[in-house]
Amino acid sequence: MAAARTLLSDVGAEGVSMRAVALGAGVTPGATYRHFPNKDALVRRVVAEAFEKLESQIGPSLAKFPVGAFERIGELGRMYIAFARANPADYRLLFAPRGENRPPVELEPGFGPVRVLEQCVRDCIAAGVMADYDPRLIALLLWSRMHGLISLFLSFDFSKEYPGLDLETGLETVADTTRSYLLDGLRRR
Amino acid sequence: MAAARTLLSDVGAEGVSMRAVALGAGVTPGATYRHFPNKDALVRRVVAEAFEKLESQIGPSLAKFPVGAFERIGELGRMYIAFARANPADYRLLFAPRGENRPPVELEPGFGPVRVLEQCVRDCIAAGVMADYDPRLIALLLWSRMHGLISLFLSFDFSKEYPGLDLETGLETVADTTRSYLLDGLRRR
DNA sequence: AGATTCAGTAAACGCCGTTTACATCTCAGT
DNA sequence: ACTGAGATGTAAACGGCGTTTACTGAATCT
Repeated sequence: MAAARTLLSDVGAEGVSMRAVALGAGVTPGATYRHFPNKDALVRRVVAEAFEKLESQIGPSLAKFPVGAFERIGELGRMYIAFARANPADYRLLFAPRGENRPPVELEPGFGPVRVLEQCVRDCIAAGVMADYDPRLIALLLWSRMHGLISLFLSFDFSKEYPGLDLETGLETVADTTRSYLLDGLRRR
Repeated sequence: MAAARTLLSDVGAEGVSMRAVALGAGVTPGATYRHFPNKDALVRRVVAEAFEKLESQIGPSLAKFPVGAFERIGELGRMYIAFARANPADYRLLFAPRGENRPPVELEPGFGPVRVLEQCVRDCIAAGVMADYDPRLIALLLWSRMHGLISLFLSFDFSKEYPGLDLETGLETVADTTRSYLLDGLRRR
């Protein structure tokens, strides 16, 4: 798993072959199959571990803001983006659609970050600062915006189309601004 | 290309191998390389053709609504979803991130549907029905929400987590409801 | 008519995920 | 202390993949 982790981080998903992993682990390819039934299982576990690390960081980071504050949602989004930026290969693999080369990881839709997001939304509604729409759908709206933005920025180069959005900070800038548009509209009035 | 189109539609991206395409075209694998420099180029062209078909349908469909009407944005979203549902393999390949097995198709971020979306947003702002935020960012916000929603629904099975959201109509339902949340918030007041 | 280009074939190369047959090495139960 | 079973490893192969190479015949151009 350490060898796979290294390969995934350093050369991306394409570089993770059972042979390369075995070589990195100082072992022949066949030996790998004593520990994982197949490549998918190995990759799933490696990716799942990375996301578990993200989940473990969410609680402490959110504690900086009071329950029911909009800032919690913003903070969650920033953490999500930072993770995707730091571990693009993991992020892509988690959301690699079913039926593709590498099927999705164990984590199901209600996985950690999203469950927390939904709770933040419920708190905001309970605190009376957010319009009381269906919190599950609000969470899905916020999640899809974040995921969509990340996915688009991982897929395309926006620097030509949107000058000023450089690759370094473009994603964060767009995410912050559009988040304020979105959350402003969801404010209770 | 016809053979590749059939394979992509019928068995998905995994089923599209140069050997299978050649077989479908009644030719040996090597012959394919007289027409396409490599597999990526072939897949790109096939996927690009599908999206060009979508683009050609947008104009007529939008003509049903007056310029500057919110309904245009909704209609655009519905067409986008319908396309993704009808051609999931194409949709996934277009947004397959750079560096993955199949790099992104020629269409760049400002590709057809998004350019139209941005124009609709400008029209809404000009008509005075939408808050006058940066239209490019509003378009990006709307696009990322649609793309994120589609991507999530292509990746995960939401029927367990969100009972009532069956696979048949769940995506459309969520898209419609969250769109009303979002556009309501963007309304000028 | 002859040269050149085009489109095709057959076979190979190196990579991949995975399986098989076989060798060890460890260690609990008698 | 011996033994046999399970865990772990190796070497080699299988079939599939994208792609390249050398060669062949037909079509086209001058």
